[in-house]
Amino acid sequence: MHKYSKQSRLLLAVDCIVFGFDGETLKLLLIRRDFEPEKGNWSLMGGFVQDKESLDQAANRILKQLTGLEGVYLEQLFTYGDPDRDPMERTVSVAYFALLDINQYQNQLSTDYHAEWFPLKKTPKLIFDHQEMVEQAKKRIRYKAALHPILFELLPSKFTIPQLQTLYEAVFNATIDKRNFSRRILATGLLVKLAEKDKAGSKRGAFYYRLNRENYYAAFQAFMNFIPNPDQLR
Amino acid sequence: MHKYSKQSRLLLAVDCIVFGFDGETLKLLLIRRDFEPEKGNWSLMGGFVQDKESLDQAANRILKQLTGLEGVYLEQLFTYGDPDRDPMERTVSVAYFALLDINQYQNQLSTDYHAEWFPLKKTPKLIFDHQEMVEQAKKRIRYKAALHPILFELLPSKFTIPQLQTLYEAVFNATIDKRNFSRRILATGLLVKLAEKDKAGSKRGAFYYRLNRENYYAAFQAFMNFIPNPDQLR
DNA sequence: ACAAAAGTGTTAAGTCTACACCCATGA
DNA sequence: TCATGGGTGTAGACTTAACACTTTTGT
Repeated sequence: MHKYSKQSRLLLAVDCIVFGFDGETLKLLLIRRDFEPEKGNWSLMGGFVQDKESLDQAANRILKQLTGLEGVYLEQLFTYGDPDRDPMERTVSVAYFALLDINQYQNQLSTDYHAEWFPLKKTPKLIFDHQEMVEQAKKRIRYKAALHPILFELLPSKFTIPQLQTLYEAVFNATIDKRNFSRRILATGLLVKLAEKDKAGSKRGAFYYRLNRENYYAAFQAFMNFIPNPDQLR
Repeated sequence: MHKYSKQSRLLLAVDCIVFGFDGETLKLLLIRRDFEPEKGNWSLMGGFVQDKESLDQAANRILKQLTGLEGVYLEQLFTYGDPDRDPMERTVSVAYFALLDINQYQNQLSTDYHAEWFPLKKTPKLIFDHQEMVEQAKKRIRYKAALHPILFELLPSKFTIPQLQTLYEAVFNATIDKRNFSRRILATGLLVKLAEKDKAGSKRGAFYYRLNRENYYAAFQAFMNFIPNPDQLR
């Protein structure tokens, strides 16, 4: 089995940073760790990479095992390898982040699992270097969202422009002029207006839109420049 | 030693993708692998992560061991974990990329090591998934260079604006109008004009500039928008 | 004197920002 | 009828892109 005979082997983990949006607030999904060390403390969804699985497969499996979530947007973030990051035994961790619409997945999540959503601004203390992972994921998402339409992964398939704006404002922690926002977002050609209105947010109601999937995949690869003041992006 | 008793451990490698610029051409540093499998074939600078070193430390150590290079810009890129990527034994690899000025480091590199520079457009076939790593590194550098002044890492401490432009054109595989380029680059406030001229490139000679280090570190964190046609950046 | 690269300015088009009012509806 | 959030247009400032000629100097 060990062909590179003199090399030492180590544990490889995957940790998933799961972001969700419920139409109002950006949230982070956490679980209480169920083994030592740090048993019972708040943690990202983590687990060890198995013999014959790729990192992407491991991330998807771990997410499914711990939360029931399947088919969500998942992207590799960064690999953390400080020798002391896990005090029990050296473990290198490949971090992934996930983006999803909380409402769509609330059934999948529900009862069987003990994961909990926390508003991003009110997260508890996390184990090991998980807080650092979260910070880096936030930075990466901002970075990417400034250039790619990645934030649609956080929305339901039907959404309103005010919802979309709320999301952008939450991610960038900024306020955006709604006239400029809607003009720019419509100019991308990514949105298709539906006949139906969302009456939940206001009396008048706001038109629903859906993504134009064709334009979306093309736009995903391209750059965009959504955010007025790039300084906020780091 | 093995506290998480039931988990399997695996080999963790670091591979370094080293980019260099000689004033004219963007190049990639490669070595012939000196152990099986694929012994003798062209490879990135790779090695295994040791017991008590961080990933960054491993990347720096490996780069030094294989090329003598020290103190160069090095950044984590991505982690490759396909179970079959190394046919000998499962090995997950954390890829790093390095940027350096070829001329400055040519002594360090020179005789003792057998690394060779290849023009980026004429690289030989590489082992395993190293070609994929190179492609991803190129993409990442373009991405980052569109927003941050990262390309200065490839230049000597004194450089001319035509050299800088050649570099940007090489990285983005684009041609840029020199009047617009110099206006924009000077507008950043990152360059300090020197009295001396570089007479190598032309009879008239081009003024040398150096980086304004203070502004540089600030600008490094901020976004920029250098490249006229963002579509080329992917 | 000429070839080769450096250096420099202007204009027109396009984009961005700031800003304020009317609309539709449920209570 | 009024309070609430949804929806829309414009003008001025700024930024960008396109473009051509002069300078220097080694041969």
